[in-house]
Amino acid sequence: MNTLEKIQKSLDSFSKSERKVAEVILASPQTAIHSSIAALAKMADVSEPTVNRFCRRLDTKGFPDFKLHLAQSLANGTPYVNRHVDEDDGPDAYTSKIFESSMACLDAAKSSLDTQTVNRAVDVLTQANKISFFGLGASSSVAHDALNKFFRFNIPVQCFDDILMQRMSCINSGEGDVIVLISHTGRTKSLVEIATLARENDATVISLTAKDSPLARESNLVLSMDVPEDTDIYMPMASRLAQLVLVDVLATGFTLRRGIKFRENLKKVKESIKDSRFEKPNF
Amino acid sequence: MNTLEKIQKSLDSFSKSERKVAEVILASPQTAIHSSIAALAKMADVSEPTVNRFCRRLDTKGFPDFKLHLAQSLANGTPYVNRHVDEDDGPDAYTSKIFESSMACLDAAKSSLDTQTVNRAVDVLTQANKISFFGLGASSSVAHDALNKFFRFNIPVQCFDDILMQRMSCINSGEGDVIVLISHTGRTKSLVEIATLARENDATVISLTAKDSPLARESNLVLSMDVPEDTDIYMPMASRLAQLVLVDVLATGFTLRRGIKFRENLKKVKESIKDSRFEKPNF
DNA sequence: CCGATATATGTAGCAAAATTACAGTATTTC
DNA sequence: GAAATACTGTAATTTTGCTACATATATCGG
Repeated sequence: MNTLEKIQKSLDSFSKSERKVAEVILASPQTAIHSSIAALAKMADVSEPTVNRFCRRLDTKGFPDFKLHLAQSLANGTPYVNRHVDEDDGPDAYTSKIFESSMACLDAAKSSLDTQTVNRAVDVLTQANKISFFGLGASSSVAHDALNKFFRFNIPVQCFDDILMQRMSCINSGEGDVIVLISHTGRTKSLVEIATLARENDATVISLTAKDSPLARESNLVLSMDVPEDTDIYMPMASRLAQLVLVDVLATGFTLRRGIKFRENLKKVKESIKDSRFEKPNF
Repeated sequence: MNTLEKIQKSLDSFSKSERKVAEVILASPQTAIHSSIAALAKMADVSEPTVNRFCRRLDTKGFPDFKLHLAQSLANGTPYVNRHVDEDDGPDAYTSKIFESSMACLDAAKSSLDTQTVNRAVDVLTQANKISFFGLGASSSVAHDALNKFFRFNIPVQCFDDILMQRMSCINSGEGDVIVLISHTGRTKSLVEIATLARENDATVISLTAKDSPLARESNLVLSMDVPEDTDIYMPMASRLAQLVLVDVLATGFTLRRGIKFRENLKKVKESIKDSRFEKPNF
């Protein structure tokens, strides 16, 4: 919790002298963080150890540590919290909230991601004969994005967002082929079936989905992320963002694994689409 | 400016030893603020005064003052700096870097976005007879995502990622129709042509693209975001993320504008796809 | 290429700040 | 009202950060 709020809240539990300290700090926190313990003690008209004890009472290691905590809580409000959009939010408010929630979600996703699995996934991908990305509904855009990224590596790669095509492609796959399934919930029936089918054909299945979901159980490798999501009214957006970043991580890992000579390829692809653009003016 | 970014930005202006300090701090700012000057000096393998000088160079009064500033910048806006992936980064390193860069970009995008224009865009969208989302290449996934979101509002909406279809659809559009064009650079020839064509047919053109680009000049409404991007080797990912969030913002604005009765619709759509999923087990 | 100047880095001693131990004072409780 | 407990302050100790100076490294003009 915010340190400043904490002080406010526990005003009652302080002793007489400690409250003096609290009041001085609350009156002017900015001054407080730029003062020494001696200066603060003088302002509150107490002794230095009292200030120190005050800090300890707030679960800090001492005065310097306390100042650090206070400084953090002074820095503009609480930043990346999952703030919900209200009925009566103006454009300014809901824009900020959505951007900030998105960032908060990415943060959560990042820390829940297992990098060991990422590494193994990259391993599998680099050794694949053919890579297929499958997604349905909202997840299909992630699959498309993945196609776009891996296409540039100049390896056989495909993407389907159609149940039938997925099924057909799956039947034709075999050992050495990697199928990447993308589903937020991991409960979309047809994708789970695809996973089973693929494994029966000895293809490797990597899924970007929820932990412990039916799809996860049918996969060889599961890349799961815990993303706080309010799916009630506003759309399941956060998980998609996280998945996109994850795809980027995989593509980056792929590039790194393949080494420098490979990066030349990317430049070539870039050059080749240059002609379809207006040249950037030289200011 | 954010202290952490400041360090990142002025990396070049530091001397050899000072850079060592900078790197140690960037690698783990949280550790840095909880260390003494001696500990930090040891970590960076430099002398204590060097650390002190480093602090002074960043316009702080000294080490404790520097820690305060750093602490604030960690709590405050962006704890995330745009860190580039290195050749020899392990899975752990590049995963963190990509996630953090993504967050930093979203933050930058957020602050460069003009909410007034957002509001007007929402206005236009709510009054549209038909909404079309066009994108090419990487941007097509954003268009698809937009389709997915706006489709649930139960209004005529379409999406094309093919030049011909875009052109054909464009010719059939007229007053009251809104065309949303998505292009990171705003220099893709065919999209610029589409914009011109659409306006000739009295359709309204909203573009999610770069400021002052050819596409921007041909549009009625421009939603531009400044996103720092290293397009050299790794893919133009950040802008897409930002665009996705922006689409989410638009969809949210749309929902809010339409009011509560409308939100019921979303729930209905959600229910209708329930059957295609495995039920979540009740733990 | 060399010496001279400027710049960068480290060492050692010093000043200050924070913490601890201890002692005195107020407060509570029986 | 006395003993116990909790609170607060003084003084000593330790830690921390800073300054002055010395050494090393780099830069530049001749």
